Amino acid sequence: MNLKELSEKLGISQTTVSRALGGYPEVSETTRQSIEAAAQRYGYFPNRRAAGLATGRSNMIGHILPKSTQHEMVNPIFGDFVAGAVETYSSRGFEMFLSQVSDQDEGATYRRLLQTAVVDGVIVQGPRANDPRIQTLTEMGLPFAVHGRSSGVNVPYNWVDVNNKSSFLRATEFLLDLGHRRIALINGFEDMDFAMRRRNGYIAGLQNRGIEIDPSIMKSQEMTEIYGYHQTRDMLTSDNPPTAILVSSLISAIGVRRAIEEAGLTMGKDVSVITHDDELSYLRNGETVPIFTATRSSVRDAGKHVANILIDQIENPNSLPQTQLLEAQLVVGRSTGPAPGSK
Amino acid sequence: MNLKELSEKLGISQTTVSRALGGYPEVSETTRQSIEAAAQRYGYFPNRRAAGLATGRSNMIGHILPKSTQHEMVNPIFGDFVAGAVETYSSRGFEMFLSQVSDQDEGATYRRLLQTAVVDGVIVQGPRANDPRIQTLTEMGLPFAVHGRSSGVNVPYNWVDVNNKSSFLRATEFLLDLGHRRIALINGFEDMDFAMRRRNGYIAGLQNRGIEIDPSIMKSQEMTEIYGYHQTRDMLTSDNPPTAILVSSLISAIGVRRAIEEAGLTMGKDVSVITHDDELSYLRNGETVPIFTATRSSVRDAGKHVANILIDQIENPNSLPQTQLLEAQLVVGRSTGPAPGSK
DNA sequence: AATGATGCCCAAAGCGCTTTAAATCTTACT
DNA sequence: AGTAAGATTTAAAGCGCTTTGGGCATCATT
Repeated sequence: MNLKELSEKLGISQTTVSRALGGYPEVSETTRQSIEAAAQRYGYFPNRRAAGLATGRSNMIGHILPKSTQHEMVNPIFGDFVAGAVETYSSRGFEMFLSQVSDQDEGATYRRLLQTAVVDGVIVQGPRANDPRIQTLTEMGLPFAVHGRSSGVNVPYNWVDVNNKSSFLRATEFLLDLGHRRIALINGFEDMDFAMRRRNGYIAGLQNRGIEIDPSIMKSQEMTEIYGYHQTRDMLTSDNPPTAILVSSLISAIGVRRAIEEAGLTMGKDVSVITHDDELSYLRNGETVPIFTATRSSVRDAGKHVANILIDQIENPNSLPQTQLLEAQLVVGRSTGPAPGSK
Repeated sequence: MNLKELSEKLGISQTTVSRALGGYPEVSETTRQSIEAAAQRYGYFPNRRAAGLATGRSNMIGHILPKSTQHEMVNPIFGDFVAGAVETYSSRGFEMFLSQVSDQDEGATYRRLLQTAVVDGVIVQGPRANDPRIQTLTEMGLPFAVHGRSSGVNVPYNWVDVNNKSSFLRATEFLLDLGHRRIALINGFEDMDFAMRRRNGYIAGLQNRGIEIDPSIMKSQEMTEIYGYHQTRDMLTSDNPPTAILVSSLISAIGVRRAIEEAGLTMGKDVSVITHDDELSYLRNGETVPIFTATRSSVRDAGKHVANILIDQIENPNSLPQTQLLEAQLVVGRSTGPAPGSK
């Protein structure tokens, strides 16, 4: 059933049927009702491709999955972030488009997405410092919003980010206050902007108290469970093991705990751990009392916010870019305690 | 730049340009080359909406995210499954469409997707026994492929599934051979087809050896870490604790391990554990030697296969449904050992 | 009674592409 | 030279929708 057939069946012009269904005012209430009833009865919905062709809008938001071997974007937070974004999309009449692309072609892909008119805007994930995508997209005029920020980019753009620096600064101070002096950092890849900021927070925390930075206990890699395990095991068997560890991801923190327990030590007593907690739906950090003391910020909420900001931009193309800095909570769990040997 | 402009610039008809770019044979090699060069130079790509309108194809595959409170489809395997599917899509010229929908509207959504001509086919995830979606989609004539199967449905349809029953049968037998007689099952929701099959495998394994089934050590719920932890903790403190546990998900197995260690016991010695391992990219089950003995089958590969089967169906609408039963490996790790007290 | 508003409705153009049917140009063969 | 067959190319018709620019009643205003 298409518009033409429906309008013939009703003996009403396509124009009027289209308007009635589109909610436009220049249709009398009686005809509108009969049209809506008929549409309902025949299960009619406008063909989105045709509508898009006519209006120039697709009501789709693109997400690009870089297909690189190095950084695995299909990480645990991907699912929750997408779930948040999709929730917003569906409530605002949009849908999500996902495409995979080799790393170096990302610019070309955006250009193609714009040229082929398949999305109204895109979400940029995993920004690095001076991320070239922001420049490219700005020049192209394809609406976009970034999950995270990109240090060094000074054109205005839409973004939503957690205050990574202040989170890790506070976490570091919390450990210092507990008497810890040797604090390790198990971070993500430091060309990722969020990881850089976390490191900066950590360093600032130590320096404020005049503690020397030791690169040998600052790790940086993709945040898997195994990675957390390895780094912790290695550090715990070194000459000068840390008494506390700051971890960038709950997944890695699980590996950290495994290494601590395997070494016959107790987390929260012999070694304190603070992790960043994205509040993943299937991997909660404990219940009422968190397993890990954590800097907590829901990645799902971030997804909702980014999506909203992008849709605002699409619906109102001349509006100024919006930004949103989410403050993480520092929640205390059972993985932290006074430094061993401190009075 | 659109087709009209490009063809005017070249002084060649739109027809020929379209054919040259589409790779049709009735274009001379010389004109084809000049057309391709020009398209390249101007960054021309055909507008997909317009092309879709003309051909009736969208080259998009739909995934539906049910938005229910009970079952969380954005589970850890979602990301990897999607990554696998998207890999196939991108190699075969398709893209992914994701939409969220409240549980009860799923039928209506499929109908809408078909009517609005937005996808060429859909992937069905998380099938239950007698899943009504299969019937609906078959009747509608919207191509689809299922990740998993649906017991009780006897129309033919496209599916890819792991042999859940035989995996859990083998795992059970493996534990029995090690002398375990009290084996618990921590399963997913048993209205999910895969969970039902796993339970059947487990039960068959026990019954083959004449061991009585004890419902009090057969658990069924959403497979989170916390769930694995709770169930294990409760069972270990009961009168008649199990000496071995079969777990349906690595995430829950992590919780199982936590409970075992918290009880002061050793996994692989006091309590044996076998988990199903979906080979999640960010949550590997150890390295050369697995942490957990596991029934292993890559969910990412499953995503690739399902996508391929669906695209085959779309490109060849009259072909018969394809099915694929993947056999899981039983890989031995450090979480299993002889039953305590067995000679 | 003539005029201007207002409310409803419609015909037709146009979005950018693919593809059918037909035209033109070559080449091959009598 | 004349013609059929084959190779290229083109004009034009859709695909199904939205939206512009009128048109025709109806109603209130001078």
